[in-house]
Amino acid sequence: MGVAIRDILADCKETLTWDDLSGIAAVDAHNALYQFLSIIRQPDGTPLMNGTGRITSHLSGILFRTANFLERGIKPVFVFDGKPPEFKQETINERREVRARADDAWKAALREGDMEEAYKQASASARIDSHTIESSRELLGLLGIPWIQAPSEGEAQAAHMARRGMVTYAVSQDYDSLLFGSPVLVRNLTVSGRRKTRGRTITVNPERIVLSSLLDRLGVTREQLVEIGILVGTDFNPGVRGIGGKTALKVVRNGDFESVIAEKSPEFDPGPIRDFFLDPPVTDDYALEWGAPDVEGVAEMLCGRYDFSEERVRSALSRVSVKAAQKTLDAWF
DNA sequence: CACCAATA
DNA sequence: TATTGGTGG
Repeated sequence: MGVAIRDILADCKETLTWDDLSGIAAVDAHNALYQFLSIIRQPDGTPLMNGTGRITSHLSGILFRTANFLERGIKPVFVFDGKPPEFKQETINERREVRARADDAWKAALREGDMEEAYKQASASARIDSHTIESSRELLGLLGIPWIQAPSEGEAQAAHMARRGMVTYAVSQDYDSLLFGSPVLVRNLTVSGRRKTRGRTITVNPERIVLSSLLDRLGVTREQLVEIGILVGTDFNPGVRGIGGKTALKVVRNGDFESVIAEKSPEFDPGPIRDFFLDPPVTDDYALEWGAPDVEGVAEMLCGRYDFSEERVRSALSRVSVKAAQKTLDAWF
């Protein structure tokens, strides 16, 4: 769910600085890892790898972004996906095919010597595998950052924790956590604030979307927001042909959701998807504890096994440790 | 994406 | 101090 929802949310977002964001952030791990794997690459598309060919792009991303979060008073908890609902299977299969095609296109672009195309296709070929997940969890553990295993969708679990006040906001580039009921979503929480798009660099500021103001602004309930999502398409359904954000908003406001589905997509039963967004599987069986980083453990992992530069790793960790120490002192005095 | 050294 | 371009693994 992306472009279609984005234009109706255009004036529901507030731009802010990192200072406005101190608190506990429930990070959609899948979303963050995917971004790291897609983007942290060489100009020809090759990801960062250690000497044995293990991909390390995600580890670089986690290390440096986490250091920045902590330095700026943001305590992250990473939320990993569990078992997807059955009705996500079609989307999962489609994405696998898209990645496979991109992988071929990447190799083709390399043969042609078109580096820009190679990078683009390589990004689209990125995939999260068991090594990505396991190494990410290991690094987070060594950094003293908690992570949670969601029973189903990570965004649903993050939203649940935000609703219960266990975290301050959810962090993701996707809007799904709003449909899952997260009171606050923060996007573009990147350090550099710059993104290269088609050769140009543009500035991107962190943006916050507050669910209650969004619903007020649009004049809909959360149930109706879910209906809008289903009309324009989600991870769980392709959406109704020819209906974008604005039309969906109109349809839902008029109470015509059911009739439009019945007319335009009679085979489709939106019930299970709506129920899933409104009441997804979540858990309260988790602990949120932030500890001091295991500096030697991180060095052994990243420098010993993944060929990171000792200097860069220690400098990142020193920023974390110093700040963490200062915080405990500040709290004490 | 984020770091870092070079640059102005 | 702020921006850039090359590089990280």
